[in-house]
Amino acid sequence: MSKLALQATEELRDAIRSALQKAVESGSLPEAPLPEFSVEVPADRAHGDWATNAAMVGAKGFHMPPRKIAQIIAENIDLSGTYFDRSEIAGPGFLNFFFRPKFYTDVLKDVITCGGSYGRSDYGKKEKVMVEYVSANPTGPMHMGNARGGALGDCLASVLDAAGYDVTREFYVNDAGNQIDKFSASLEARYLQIYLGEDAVPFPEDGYQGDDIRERARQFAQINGDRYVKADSAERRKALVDYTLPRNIDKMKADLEKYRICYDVWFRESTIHEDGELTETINILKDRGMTYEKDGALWYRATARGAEKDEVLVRQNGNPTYFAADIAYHRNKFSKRGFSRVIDVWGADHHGHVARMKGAMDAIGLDGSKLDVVLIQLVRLVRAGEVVRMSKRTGKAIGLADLLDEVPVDAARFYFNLREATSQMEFDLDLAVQQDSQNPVYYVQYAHARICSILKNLAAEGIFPRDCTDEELAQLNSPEEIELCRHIASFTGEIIAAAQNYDPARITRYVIELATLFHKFYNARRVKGEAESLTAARLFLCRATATVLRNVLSMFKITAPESM
RNA sequence: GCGCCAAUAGCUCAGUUGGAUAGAGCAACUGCCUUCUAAGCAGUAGGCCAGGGGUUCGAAUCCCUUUUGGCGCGCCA
Repeated sequence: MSKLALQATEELRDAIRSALQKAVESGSLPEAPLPEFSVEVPADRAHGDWATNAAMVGAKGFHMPPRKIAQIIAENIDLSGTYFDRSEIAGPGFLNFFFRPKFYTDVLKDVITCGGSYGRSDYGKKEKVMVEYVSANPTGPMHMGNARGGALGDCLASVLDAAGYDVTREFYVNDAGNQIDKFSASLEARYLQIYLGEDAVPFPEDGYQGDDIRERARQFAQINGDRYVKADSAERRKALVDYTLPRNIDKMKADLEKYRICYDVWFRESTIHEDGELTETINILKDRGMTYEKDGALWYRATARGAEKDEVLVRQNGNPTYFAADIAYHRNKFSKRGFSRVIDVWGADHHGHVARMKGAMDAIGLDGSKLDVVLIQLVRLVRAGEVVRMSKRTGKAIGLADLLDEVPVDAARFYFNLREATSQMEFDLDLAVQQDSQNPVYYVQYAHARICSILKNLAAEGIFPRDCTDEELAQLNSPEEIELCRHIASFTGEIIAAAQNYDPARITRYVIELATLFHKFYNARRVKGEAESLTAARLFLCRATATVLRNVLSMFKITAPESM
């Protein structure tokens, strides 16, 4: 496990704090509470490796000009034993710090030692976190929103895992409630139409129109014939649903597997209904005085928690609403299964549901702030510069399965993690299948293939990777080499930041930058044909780079080809 | 009408949680392969950070307001 860069930051923070303390004690600074300062990587390389604003934020409390305070901090700071060797005062009062070369050599050795676990940390302290994503209705095929949510949710789960959380991936199967009733009514109509004719059997007004429903009814008819035409409706619908639902779920599983998404848990909504948890949950709300009856329905007092209107829990016809089941489901996640944090990935059209659900968690005595919802904005598919809405083949909206027929999984997973969830994104179908430099996933994979190629060519000459001394690694002092090392060093911190922000897109951008820095190095310096010790040192750097590339790609379940 | 999210280069987007001269990629133009993969690299050009006010040492970032887009406000899920 490597945290050298994080460790270096902490050392620096401590050193600055001690310097301030010391300056106050010695009377160089007046008696005042120590300021809350930050330590960060400056945008401009000339401003050092790390910088602090301590002097500027301290100006008010100490009643002193920032540059004067910076001067005093610089005089009092003790950098011995840290990875920094000098500081500089700059601009309005920034204090800039510079790494010792040893920092870079330690980072590279650390990467090689850790290998596949480089980047992982124990930041999350094994906290039990659930990520629930996709959770598409089993009544029909998955759409583009599911595709984006799938890639994002899955990679978010991986990021949290790498940051040291105990992660469970879950799919919530809506196999109960109203939409299943609609589903069965639609199947029933299609089935009867086969035998009685389309005109004789009206299709339910709010039924599911899709061809997949017709197809399932046809399959069912092939197996069962007209046996259910004369059966009573309830029996017929049950048989149809019992036949169709498992097949639809299997189809979703297969499509998602193709997309390299495997869940730890497929949680069925019906279990909440059957094992009494739904009733239990509603009773909790009743006991807490959060419900009332009106017009024959049971209502939840959402207004008591600041909402604009109350919500129905149990309909006039006795059926519980989706909302009621969802409260019970989330109660199950927290209370029954002990997750201390739950992340739901939803489409942005569900945003109205967020505050309601959090409020409901509070209302049943849990903590709504432990439920985080990542809202996925819409995806616009674009082909040849035009927005694409429908599939040419089916005439229906393009679904996940259609997308994967056209776009390689590597590209799809990478692409959907290029932009953060909160921004609407454009998915360029031409670009995603394009196998050249414009396609970022190829750009990254190409960097990996290049390194493999270097290793192969050197091996053909009898030169193999070996360990290097600090002196040898210290030869990696060109700007291209140092920039590459610096970026490699920041990997662990990037994963933690991505976990904190629920933003796997950060890692995608990180790895593109890593590829860029490697390509720059590759064009400016040579590995083969240098003095033996320099070749060995650069080879060491190449291996470290390849390790990080592989760690990112395998984390996102994208292939890292050895040749292209 | 009320609420949520957004607006940054011609296009697609970053901007490290308030820091130093706002950055990439694409598109345009100019260079670099007899040496490890040119699916690469170097360079030129491109900006009233939607408009206006405020907060402070300092704002693309926080607050208010206007404009423009997307979405939501069911006994649907």
